[in-house]
Amino acid sequence: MSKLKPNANSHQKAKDLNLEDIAKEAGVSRATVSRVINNEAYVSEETRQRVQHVIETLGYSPNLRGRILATGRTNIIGVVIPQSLATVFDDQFYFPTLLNGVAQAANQRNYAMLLWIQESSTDEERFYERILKNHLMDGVLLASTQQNNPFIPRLLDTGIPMAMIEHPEQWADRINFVTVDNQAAAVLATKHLYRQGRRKIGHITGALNNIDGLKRLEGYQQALAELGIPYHEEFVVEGNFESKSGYEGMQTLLKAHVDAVFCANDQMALGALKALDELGVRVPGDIAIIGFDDLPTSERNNLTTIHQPIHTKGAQVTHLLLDQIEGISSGVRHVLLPTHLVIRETCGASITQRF
Amino acid sequence: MSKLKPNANSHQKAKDLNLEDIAKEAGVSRATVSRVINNEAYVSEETRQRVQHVIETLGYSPNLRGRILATGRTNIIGVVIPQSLATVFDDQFYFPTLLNGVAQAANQRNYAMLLWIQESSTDEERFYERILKNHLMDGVLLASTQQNNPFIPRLLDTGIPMAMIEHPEQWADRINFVTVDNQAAAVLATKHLYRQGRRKIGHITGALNNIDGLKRLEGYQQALAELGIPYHEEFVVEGNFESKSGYEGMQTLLKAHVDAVFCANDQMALGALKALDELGVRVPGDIAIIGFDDLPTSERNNLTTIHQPIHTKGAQVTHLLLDQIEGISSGVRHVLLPTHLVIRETCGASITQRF
DNA sequence: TATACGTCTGAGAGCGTTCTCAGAGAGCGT
DNA sequence: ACGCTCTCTGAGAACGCTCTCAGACGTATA
Repeated sequence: MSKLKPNANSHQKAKDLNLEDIAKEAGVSRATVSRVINNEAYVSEETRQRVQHVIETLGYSPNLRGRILATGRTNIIGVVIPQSLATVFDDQFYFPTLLNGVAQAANQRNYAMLLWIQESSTDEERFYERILKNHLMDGVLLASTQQNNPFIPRLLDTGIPMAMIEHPEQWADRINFVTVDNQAAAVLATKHLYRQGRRKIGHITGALNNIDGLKRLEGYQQALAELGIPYHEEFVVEGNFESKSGYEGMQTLLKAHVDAVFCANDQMALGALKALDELGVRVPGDIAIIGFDDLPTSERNNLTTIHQPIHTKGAQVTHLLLDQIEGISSGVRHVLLPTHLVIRETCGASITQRF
Repeated sequence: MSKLKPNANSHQKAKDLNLEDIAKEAGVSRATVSRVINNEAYVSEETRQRVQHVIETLGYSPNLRGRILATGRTNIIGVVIPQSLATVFDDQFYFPTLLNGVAQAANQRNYAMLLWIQESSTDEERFYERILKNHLMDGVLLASTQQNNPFIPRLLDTGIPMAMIEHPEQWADRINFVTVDNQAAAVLATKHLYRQGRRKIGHITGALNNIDGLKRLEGYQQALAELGIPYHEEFVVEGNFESKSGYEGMQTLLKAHVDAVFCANDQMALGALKALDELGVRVPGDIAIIGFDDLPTSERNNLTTIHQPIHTKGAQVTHLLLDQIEGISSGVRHVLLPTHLVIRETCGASITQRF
């Protein structure tokens, strides 16, 4: 070796090797080393071997910062979690699972994930200024279920590739997204209660400024219509996805003498179950309950619910985004993931119906 | 304006402005613009104003990629969540809360957060190769409670600034960390049960290859010793932090006729409560239960528990790391955050004791 | 033999900043 | 008038990579 690794014994700031060092050592040019590293064609097998060998013995790996500047690509995607979601939701299951899905897909395709949790309103501005305008990220994943999120058009204006984890509402024709067929799932849930012989089916809605909440309500209404059951206003209580609103909503619905309740998510269903438990109402004897999400807790509570593939959702939306970034796909793509009913005990289905 | 913003009407790829553009427009050099942007001294007020004005009217903001290469700093910190934690834990509250804390502190100090969830074992290698060796991050936050995590010495070897969210065990003298005084908290919990008149106090441990689990067990033992109560082996069951192990552990402890149980976390305490509920054992009448963590669910279940400031933990450890990165602090720093007892109903404390 | 084409390689520009250095000019004391 | 210091500014190198271009060489084709 004609060149010593500088400061090889200094623990603190061993100057990193760069392309030039490898080039010199291997007796080739920087360009050739670059070609070897990026697995490009037009390098003779002999040269490739020699360069590879030098790279390995010296333990070189390319400096991402230089590459980023040269290529204009960072291989980083941003995941933005708006304030509303970060603080309001008490469902602590959704995001970790979603992020796991995103991480898996991103890792697989050699991207890293920049997580941006907007805790305060100034965070949004900071994100916009610092990160977005300056192209630190190749694309953005936005988790938003809030209606008319002003962040969306802003993001669109920058022209940065983006995809959403929920339905983007009025911007749907311009944005890739993955979501679950909320309405169909709600129809499924409601009809399942009907099939158990229930006729006075109530509904505790999710937050109605939220597309998921809205779609689930519409599904409930659609099911009733298709079943020929009249819609009773007093059978519907507006909740907000938090368990407390399920707890209180259930107390209201009891006065309307429902015999079944479809809750727009499991958190509220658990709240409802707690209310029923405290009042000594039997489940599913007196009232059948069905939720939405299939949280881990729901299994422990034997709650019948709609399962949605959250992990898959995260992975899929990431692939959508990366396809767009890498120019693999053209045009906007939408994915509607299927849900399925998980029958446990709170709906009153008999064992035979369960299998 | 002598120069038009190029492609100002093209939505797709409006070429970004750079320092040069601003410099030309303001009739100064690149260096001066850079000085203005970075708020350096030695720029005349008049020049500063003029440059600032051009920057604002043209809507320029500096390209981070260029800056990153020039400064060698990315203003990105990495948060690594090892596989063991991402998949094993069913406690879905801890991480989101922790991340919120990290995000808050990082945002505040103008850093972004790169989240690295190690789902598969190859992810660790990839992290090491791609991200770490290439200095894409200025520092790393490691969440690990696993004993003898081989990742730690590896990370130390790279010399990258790092901090840990749990106790780093044998590397404690070389690593910044923030944790909670698990042992003291466990003493507190155990003695609280004693003060309620309980004498046959059991313990369902956490995973014992985990420093938190270990420290809580030691705290339990210390309390017994200080209270002069002999240690009964059959009063201690090994759990793994998951609710199921609490559920099963409780069944075992019932056979040992304990009259109180300190569970090493709330998940297990909830599992224990479920077991007791199913068997018709009264809480706190027959058996008192105390947990650890203070999850949101715990409040709903009236579980007495130890509260630990998770959000603060995330924020503090981030400040520790950033201080190290920015050279504000010298030497290794450790922070032990205080916990406190949250008295609810499952411990049998009377109202007066609660306030 | 002349031409064409495919393979391989190196020189050097370019990405957008920061940072060092040198120099111009102003103000001041001697 | 001179030297000195202090403020302000610009030129240009540096960061570490990619990518284009041109040229050298070898082989196949006319």
